[in-house]
Amino acid sequence: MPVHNSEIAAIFSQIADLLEIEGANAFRVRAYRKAARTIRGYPRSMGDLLEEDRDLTQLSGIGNDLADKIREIVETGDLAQLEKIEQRTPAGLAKMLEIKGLGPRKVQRLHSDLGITSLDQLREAAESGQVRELDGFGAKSEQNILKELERENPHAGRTQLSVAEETVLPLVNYFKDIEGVEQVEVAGSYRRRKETVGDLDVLAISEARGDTIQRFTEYEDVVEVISRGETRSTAIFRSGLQVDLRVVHRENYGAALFYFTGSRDHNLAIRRLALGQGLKLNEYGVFQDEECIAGETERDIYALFDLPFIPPELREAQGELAAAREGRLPDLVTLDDIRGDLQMHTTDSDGDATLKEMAQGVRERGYEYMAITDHSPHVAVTQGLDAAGLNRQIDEIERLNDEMEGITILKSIEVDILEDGSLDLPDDILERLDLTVCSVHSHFDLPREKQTERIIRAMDNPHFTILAHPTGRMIGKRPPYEIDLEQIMQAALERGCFLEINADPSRLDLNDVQARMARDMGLILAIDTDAHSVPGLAYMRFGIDQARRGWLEAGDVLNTRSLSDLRSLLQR
DNA sequence: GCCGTTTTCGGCCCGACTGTTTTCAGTCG
Repeated sequence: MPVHNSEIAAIFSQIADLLEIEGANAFRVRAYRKAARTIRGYPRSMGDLLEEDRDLTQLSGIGNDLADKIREIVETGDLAQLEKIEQRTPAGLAKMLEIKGLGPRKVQRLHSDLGITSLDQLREAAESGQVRELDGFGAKSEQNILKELERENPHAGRTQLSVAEETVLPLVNYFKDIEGVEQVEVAGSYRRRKETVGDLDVLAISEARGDTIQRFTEYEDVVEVISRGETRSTAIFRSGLQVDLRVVHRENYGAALFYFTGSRDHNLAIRRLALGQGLKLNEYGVFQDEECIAGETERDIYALFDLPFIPPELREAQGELAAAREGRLPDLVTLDDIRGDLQMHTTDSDGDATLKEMAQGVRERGYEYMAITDHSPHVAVTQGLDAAGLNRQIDEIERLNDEMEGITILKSIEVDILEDGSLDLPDDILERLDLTVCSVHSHFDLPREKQTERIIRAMDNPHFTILAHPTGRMIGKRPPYEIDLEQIMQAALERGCFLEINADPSRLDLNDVQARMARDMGLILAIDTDAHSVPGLAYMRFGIDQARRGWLEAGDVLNTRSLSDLRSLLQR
C-alpha cells in the first residue's frame, strides 16, 4: 500500500505540534511544519521520487534529516521518532491545540498540572472549575474552553472559494456605503484565488477607524465578535466563516495588502530580502531605521527590491521570486483570452437548459465557439445519449449552426472511459464529432497502475480528445482516484490529446500544482465549465483562477485559440 | 531542523489583541 504525501505531512505536523508542546526549539518546530507543507503540496508522491532515486533534499525545507525520515515513512508506513515522542507527550495533546485560545504553553500546563491528555478530560476539568485555578488561566479562559468544546468544529476545514464569495461580496458592498471608507479589498488566500479559504481577511482604508470597526461588528451577518481593537476586529459570520477586518491608513495600504495577502512563505522571502538590505518590512511599510520608504502600493514595495509586481496567484513561494528577478514571470491567462467553452450539458442528458438556451448563453459571454458534451449511456442516472440520441443531437446542432449567428456549436460528447479503457460509444458515431471529452465515472478504486493503464488505453483511441476532470476529486468530498498523472500527461503529449481544468468550483480538477506540472511538460490544457445550466457558464472564472495559480499563459490553454486554430489542434 | 552573494555556525518575522496580570505572557495571523 503506497504511502500518500498527505500521510507523511500529517506525521510531520503531529511531530511539530507535540514538540511545540514540549517546548522544543521553535525553529525546529517550524522546520517540521514547513516540510509538511512542502510535501502536502508536491505533485508527485515521495515514494515515486525515492524509487527514481531522486534527491529529496532538493525540495524546499527538506534536509538530510527529514529526507531520511521521509524514506523511513515510505518504507515502513511509520516513524519511530513519533512513537518515542508520544510516549512522553500523549498524542491527544495535539488535538487540544485546535481549540482556539489554547496554544502550546497552556496545553503543556493543563498536562503537567492536571494530567489532562484528552478533550474529554479537558471538558471534565473545565466543568469542575479546576482549570480556572491554574496559573495563566481564569474564569474567562475556562468558559472559552467549554464554549469551544461545544462548537461542532465550525472552523474546522476550509470553505470553497465560491462559497466564501457569497459571504464576502455583500460585506464589501456594505463597506462601500459607509462614510469615511475609501477602499475595501479582500486579501489572504481569497485574493490569491486558492480553491478553498480558511478565513477571510478584509482590508479597508479609513481615517475613521473606530467607527469603521464599530460598523463591522454591527453588520447583519455577524453572529459573534471574537475581538475588537483599534485597528482590527475578528468576527464569526452566519455562514460559520471567520472574518478578520483590518483598518489602515492610505499611506500603509500597499504594505498591509501585501502583508495580509501572503502567502506566509512569500512574505518571509521578501522580508529576508529586506533584512539583507538592512531594511525592516512589516504591515505598515518598508522602513530604513525609523523612516518609511515604501508602503502605499504593493508595486512600490516590490520595486524597492528590483522586482516587478508579482500577481497574488503566484505568491506561494514556488519559484516566483527567482522568476521575477530574472524577468520570466508568466504573462498569466485572463478571462478575456477565452474564446470558447468545451464542456457543457443540456436537457438531452442531465443539464437544465436546452441546446439553444445554452448556445444563447455562451454567445452572450462573447465566445466564438462551444462544444455540447452530454453524457454517454454508461452513466445511467444522467440518462445519457446512445448512438441514436447523439445522431439526433448532431442533426439539431447542424440546424442551429445554420440558424444562429455569432456562435459555432461543436459536436461532442462526454464519453465514459469504461473499466477496460474502451470508450462508451462505437467509433463510427464518435467519428461524426468535432471532439470528445472523455472521463472516468466508475471504478474509482482500481489500483494505481490499472487506473493509469485504463486511461492511457482510452487515449489510444484516435477519437479521444480531452481527458475531463482528470483526477475525479471533489473538493472536501471525494479524494482523487489513484493515477500516475505524469505518465498520463506524457501519454497525452505523445498522442496529441489534452487534459482539462474543470472550472466547476467544487471540482477544479486539475488543481493548481498539477496544472503547473502540465505546463512545465509543454502540455496544453482546456479550461471547461462543465456547466449544467446557463448560469453555470460563469464558472469559467474559477477555472481561470486555478490556471493562473498554475502559471498558465494564454498559449497554454486550448480554448484561447481561434476556431480555425482550434480545429487544426484537434486533428490528431 | 534548515540554510548559505554575511555565515558550515548562527541565524531563523513581527505586531495586535486578550486575559490575567499589576507590567506581561500567550495566542493568533
